[in-house]
Amino acid sequence: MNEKQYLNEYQPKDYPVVLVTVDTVLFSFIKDELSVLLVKRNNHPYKGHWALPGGFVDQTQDPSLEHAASRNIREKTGIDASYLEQLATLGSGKRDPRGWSVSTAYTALIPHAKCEHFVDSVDDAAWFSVDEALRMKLAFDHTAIIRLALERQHQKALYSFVPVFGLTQPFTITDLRKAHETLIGKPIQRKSFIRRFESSDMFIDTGKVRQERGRPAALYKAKAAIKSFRFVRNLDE
Amino acid sequence: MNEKQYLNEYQPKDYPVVLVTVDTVLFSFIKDELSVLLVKRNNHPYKGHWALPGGFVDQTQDPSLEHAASRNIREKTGIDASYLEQLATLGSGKRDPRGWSVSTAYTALIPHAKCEHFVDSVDDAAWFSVDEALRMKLAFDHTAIIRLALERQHQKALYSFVPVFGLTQPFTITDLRKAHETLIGKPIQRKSFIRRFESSDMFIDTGKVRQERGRPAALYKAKAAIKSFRFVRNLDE
DNA sequence: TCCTTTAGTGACTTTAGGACACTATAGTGG
DNA sequence: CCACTATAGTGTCCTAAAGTCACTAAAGGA
Repeated sequence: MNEKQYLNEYQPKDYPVVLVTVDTVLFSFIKDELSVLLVKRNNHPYKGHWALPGGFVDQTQDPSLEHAASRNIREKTGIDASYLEQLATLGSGKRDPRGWSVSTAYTALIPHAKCEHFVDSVDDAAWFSVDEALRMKLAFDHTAIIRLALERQHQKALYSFVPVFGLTQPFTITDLRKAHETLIGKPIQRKSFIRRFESSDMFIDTGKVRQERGRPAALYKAKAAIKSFRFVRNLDE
Repeated sequence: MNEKQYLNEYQPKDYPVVLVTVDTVLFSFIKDELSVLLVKRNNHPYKGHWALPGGFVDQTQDPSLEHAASRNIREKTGIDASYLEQLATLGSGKRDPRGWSVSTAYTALIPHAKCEHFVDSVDDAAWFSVDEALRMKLAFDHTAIIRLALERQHQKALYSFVPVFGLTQPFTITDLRKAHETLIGKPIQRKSFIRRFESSDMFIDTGKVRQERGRPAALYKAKAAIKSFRFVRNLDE
């Protein structure tokens, strides 16, 4: 049998089906607090429970897994996440009562201001503080997925500037430091952070300043390459 | 409709099927050279091409994705990989001519001596040097998956002792350093490496030595916790 | 005995974060 | 106008850990 014949006769439904979904852990800083976007399920299973935004891959719309993830983000927030990272894939016969299921989890950080209005208009989506979300009984294994995402974001905050994607540009060094501190869960030495900020060469001084209380702070923008920037040395934990 | 009714009437095959596979990038050090295990496909598509060991999730045998990966490793090498890490999941409508397909890639390091005989007996499996494998026209997107695995192993060699899983225990410090050097692709300062080796407290001196040419070298075993050990600072690149 | 080879150590340099006090620049209230 | 407070930003010393490289240690072989 040649390949053409094989493909013509190939019937995938001769084999047991695996359900394929994506789930996204979307973080945002709301009043210096780390928040995660959840969606209320209005279908079985776990009907009425809160869950991570996500769903089945749609072969008519999604050329790739990552597309499925960003489509889900867009549907719930109205924006495209400029930082979207694949976290892990969970697959087992037990995680979904409908059958053997595989879910690829993604995580992203988005600036709250950019999507605040849209999220308010989507009536089954809402932001929860991470502490609160972890105490809730979420659908499927979504609590474990959030923990994985937190761990990943914590690590990234120690050796990269990925947390910058949770800020609206331009931003001050303190804005960025506070974002890191929120993800790490402890304060960072200001001087150390500023040194890393400057030595990284990943930021552009806009020349403008912002002033609230006290001395005005310089406003910066991040360069595009910041997404892949890495320090060789981690901050203290 | 309640949940029970929903589940009874749920027909997954009402939706287009997604093919779910796992692929494993299995590395081993053969004469200080990094090698990767490949398997010759004897079915369409890519019949006759070399590919990564892997295949469809088998719902009758595999309780989880990771189980599917280790089962594939066991089938081709006869051993259980004590270090098996999930790499990434690739999913698109184009990577497999049979349809929309998702593959979760795993990577592992195994000691060559432990599986040499078994692999020789499996006539469609063979070790290739990484350079050679990357020059070959492999099935699906397996060349890209190997590159991902190499990148991951390279990073791990800079901040962990994961490469130890490619060695037969006990081993000398030089054995381990050479493993790291192979993954990083450049020499490491002996003194720096020894300092890290000792400060990590992840090794047990067996009291025995091994001697080839020159002064005998102390033999060590790795502690179980080594899998999750991390340095805060990377080696130079 | 000396040469070669590989293992292991000593000691100085370099890098970069930690700590913390100091100065700078804004608003505010007497 | 002058403290006082708040936040931004700097100067300086300390410390941890890697880089460098020469030295010593212990084996076999000519």
